[in-house]
Amino acid sequence: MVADTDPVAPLMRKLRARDVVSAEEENALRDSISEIRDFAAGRTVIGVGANVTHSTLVVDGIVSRFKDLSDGQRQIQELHLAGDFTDLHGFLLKRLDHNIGALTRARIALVPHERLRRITEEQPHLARMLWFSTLLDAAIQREKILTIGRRTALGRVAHLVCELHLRLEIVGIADESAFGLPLTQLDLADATGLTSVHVNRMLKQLRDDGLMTFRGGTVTVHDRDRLRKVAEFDPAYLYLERRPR
Amino acid sequence: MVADTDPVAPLMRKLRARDVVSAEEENALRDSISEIRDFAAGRTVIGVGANVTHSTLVVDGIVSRFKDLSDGQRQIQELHLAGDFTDLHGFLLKRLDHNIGALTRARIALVPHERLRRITEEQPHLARMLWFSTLLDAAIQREKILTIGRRTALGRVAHLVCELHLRLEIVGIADESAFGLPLTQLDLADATGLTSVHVNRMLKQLRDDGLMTFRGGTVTVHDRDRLRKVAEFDPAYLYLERRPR
DNA sequence: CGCCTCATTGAGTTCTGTCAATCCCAGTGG
DNA sequence: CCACTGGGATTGACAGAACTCAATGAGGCG
Repeated sequence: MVADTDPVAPLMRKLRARDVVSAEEENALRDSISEIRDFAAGRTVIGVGANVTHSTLVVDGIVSRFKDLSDGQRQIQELHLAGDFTDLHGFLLKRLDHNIGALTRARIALVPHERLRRITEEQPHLARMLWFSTLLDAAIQREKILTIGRRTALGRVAHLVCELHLRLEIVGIADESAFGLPLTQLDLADATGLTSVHVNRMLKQLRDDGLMTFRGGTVTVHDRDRLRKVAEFDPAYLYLERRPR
Repeated sequence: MVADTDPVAPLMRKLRARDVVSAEEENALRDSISEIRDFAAGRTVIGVGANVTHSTLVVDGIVSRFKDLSDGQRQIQELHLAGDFTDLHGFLLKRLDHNIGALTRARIALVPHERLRRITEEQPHLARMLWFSTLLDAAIQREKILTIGRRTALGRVAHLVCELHLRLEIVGIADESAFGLPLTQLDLADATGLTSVHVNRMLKQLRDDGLMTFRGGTVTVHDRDRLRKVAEFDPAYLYLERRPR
């Protein structure tokens, strides 16, 4: 499951998909990690309202950012994959307005805010890349607002799969036509604003239409073009172009 | 309509609700404005994909950030009020993945990226406040994901009103019990992921229940506590506490 | 005065949710 | 080796929320 033993490897892939990162910057990031922890599936990494002193980088596994309503309904606001900082924003906000939980077994690196502060003071370009990655999160969240607000149930599920597929490819843990996604249908429901029953029906339809199969924690994409068409998926919001420094 | 002739006045109120801002920082922000432009209601401020060289600060009016689907459905991802930067993130992203449009007549200040870069290099605390304001946008967007994904239609409308009420109070253009909101019901529909017909029905219900009235571009809140209860509105996500420097 | 946009309302439809039963399968213990 | 268990997946029948279509009303503006 852990493709790389280097905890910053996925992060570097993610950053290098968008910008040039020097070896010193890579080392600075590696050195910023104070500790690496493993979380069991279902465990809360950071609860809402907690004061945070570390930011957390996903090294392996899938982590969700979510909020619940009083009747118990849950909404996953973003799924974080290997290479994502789940709460870089905690560095400035100091407390979180949502929860962070491990959906699968997850390995998470802790980065003390103190070291982030040093980076912002001493390494402007690296600091800008970190800022950029919070903006990328925001762009992903904006797309989710569009998805949940206006796409049909089928499009929502398809869009989620398209996005996760591409994001996993970027960090090197997805094939062209298949990738591991060890989530339950309830997790997908919480991420798409649907019920698990309806997610099940939509998955069946996608399967019957020959677009994709989700089984045993693995997604197999049979027809990526048509899947993207159903999802109306346009990866522009993921900003996958190298920017000049 | 324009309460203050100082273009940065709403921004200063917004920042000072969360942090201490020095007079020099205030002046630096004022000096960062290169130009102020007026837009008619309905005008596009920045189209999707456009390369941006300026960030835009709303001085007066209401500006929306939105995306459309191919069938013409629109989703407003965030409403920006006086004091909000609509695309501070454009400073790093360089192009936008969404549109920015004026929903009402709007006055907008342009801030060249060059001057923002100088701020990030010379004024770390001010730079951090600007970064903070992009994180605040992200927090507002996360709350919208929850709203659209899991709240009922009635709760969505009520939540939007509660949020706008509080945000307008912060910048000093709302009373305790009333505020101007010159939007159409279609705008509210695009912001809540509903249809205008259904928004109309929800507004009627809120009115009949004695919670609030929306008429002639003005919201009158009759019972703020109950409205917040219906919306399950918790302002924690707006981070309205002064943070120690 | 007439036009145009927006608001309002009713009737009927469709999509998604709810409830509940059944199935599947991996893990456990006998 | 097999029965048992429990969490998820699947399916059907039904309910209900939100949408669509369409007509009417209200108000602002030239």
